[in-house]
Amino acid sequence: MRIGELSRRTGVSPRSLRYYEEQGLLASTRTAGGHREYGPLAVERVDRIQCLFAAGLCSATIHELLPCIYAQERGDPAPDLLDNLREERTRIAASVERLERSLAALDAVIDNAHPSPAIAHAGAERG
DNA sequence: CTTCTAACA
DNA sequence: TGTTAGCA
Repeated sequence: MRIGELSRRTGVSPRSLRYYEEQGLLASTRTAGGHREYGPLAVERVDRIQCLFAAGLCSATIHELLPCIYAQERGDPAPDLLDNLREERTRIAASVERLERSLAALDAVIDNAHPSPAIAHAGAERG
């Protein structure tokens, strides 16, 4: 598929997809006309990249990590990278705990709220 | 119309 | 990252 389709299927802008390639995160072949061509696996790969970016990892770390995730690209984490990943893990774990606190706060409000009109209506129709 | 590269009111 | 320019 070309960049437009990959963009639609991942929700990532073509601009960002080209940026990922520039950072060595996403590979592509070229058509005779010089347009980027991606295989079907590119979709999940981009999702993974997005996920890691969202977790706060920088492109450089992601660049080294991806080959280890997709073993086909050959790679076991270098000692240096491993230390880096442990630090990131600690940071992400702390971030998750904070998110869970927010989740709990929202759940408390949601669970105590009155039934919504839509649900009440459905209940009325049901009987 | 879509993509490409390079560069910035 | 968006966006724009000028091509292919």
